[in-house]
Amino acid sequence: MASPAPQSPAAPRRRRASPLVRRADLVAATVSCLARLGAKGATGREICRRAGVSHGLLRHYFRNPDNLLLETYEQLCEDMLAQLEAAAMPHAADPLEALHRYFVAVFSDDWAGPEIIGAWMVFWQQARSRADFAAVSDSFNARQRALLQRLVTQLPQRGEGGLPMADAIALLSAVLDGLWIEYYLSDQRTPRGRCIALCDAAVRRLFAA
Amino acid sequence: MASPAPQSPAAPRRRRASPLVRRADLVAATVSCLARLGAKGATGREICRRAGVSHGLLRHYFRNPDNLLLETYEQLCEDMLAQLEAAAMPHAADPLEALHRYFVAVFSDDWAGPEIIGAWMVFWQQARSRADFAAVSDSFNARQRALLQRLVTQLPQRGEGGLPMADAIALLSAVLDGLWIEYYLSDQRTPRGRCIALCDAAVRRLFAA
DNA sequence: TCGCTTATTAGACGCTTGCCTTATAAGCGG
DNA sequence: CCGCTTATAAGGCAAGCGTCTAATAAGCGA
Repeated sequence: MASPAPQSPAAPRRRRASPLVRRADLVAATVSCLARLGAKGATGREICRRAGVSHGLLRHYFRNPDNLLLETYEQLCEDMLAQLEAAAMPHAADPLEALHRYFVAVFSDDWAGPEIIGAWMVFWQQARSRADFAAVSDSFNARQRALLQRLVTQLPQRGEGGLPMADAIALLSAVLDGLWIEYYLSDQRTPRGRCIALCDAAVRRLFAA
Repeated sequence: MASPAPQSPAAPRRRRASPLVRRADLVAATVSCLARLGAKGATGREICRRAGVSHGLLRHYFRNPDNLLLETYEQLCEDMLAQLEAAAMPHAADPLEALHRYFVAVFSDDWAGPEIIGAWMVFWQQARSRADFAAVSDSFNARQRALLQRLVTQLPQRGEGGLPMADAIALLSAVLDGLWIEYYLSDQRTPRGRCIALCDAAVRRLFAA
């Protein structure tokens, strides 16, 4: 009774948090909003609502909702790339195993889970019309492909009859993206295990000796 | 001077049109809006603005903007599927040629041009959260894959060493989708010609004798 | 030529959004 | 223990949206 009557159940969020934590909260809420509600529903106010803070706080940490979106995109790319590297690198001894780990990481719940995957679609959409988003997308794509290339070139050298190396890598990359979309559209139709198995099959087929 | 002073330059759109034409106008404007402005910018009012009609007209033809979106999706799928069939069917004599025509049609400006391609991304996004959009997406996907399968099974029978047929088709389909995304994200990085060439290469590689 | 159907416009209403400004209090340094 | 920084909340404002209603006129049939 002494406390100022917590009338609204979600209101007393008056505890301070370190700026880093709050920023992370808002970024996480943004991802969740994008995944569940799409571009239209991921409004600044809704994001703050989901993060459990007042809508004025967004402006205190980011210039505007668009900026928050961009920063979320950057961080998501950075995190995914780091995890992809971490998954694939410790297996330099067995290139096939390294590639397999890479595939597993790509379809991990951390990036392709139902709470995330929808956000990528929104970012890609932004990348077509906004230069800043396109820059992030380009950089991410280039680094991801470089990593893939590094893994692939460690495969046992194959004969001369196969595809040009550039074509094979482009095709493998396309397979990854395509299966990812497939998985995105319905994780029932093409479950994760099959996606990974198909990636492995593609490697064997595209880089056959 | 006699006419009622056409003060607003875009206002005197008072000419009647057949309902079918107007509906088509609105659908076309919707696609354009989605491609240029994304999900957020494709508001009912903006669509009508771009179609050159007053915003009240939307309600006269569609229950609400969402319904217009869904109908646009349906029609786009229908049109694309029809054109894919038309492109591939008259070449039953040469299966490879039929597949090539199919690829050309997939990357045609009609479906992957800058004025269209962005719309698909929005539809896919909707398909994740809305059942009606998902139904359209599923149906379209199934029919497209059935067509692809029909084309592929006409290839000269290959030996026993290759991939299971289901895997090969799934991979070819993934290659198509993946290259499509690549092309979407930047038609500079992977131009259309290269996409088509890579598809042809994938066919040779996946369905080798 | 007239009148009826209906395609089309114009406007009002309530709601939500993004932006900004002001007021509060949490928690650290002294 | 006090006071300053600043994280946080709250509210006001204009603009835009979706929905709905009422008014207008285009063009066909009689």
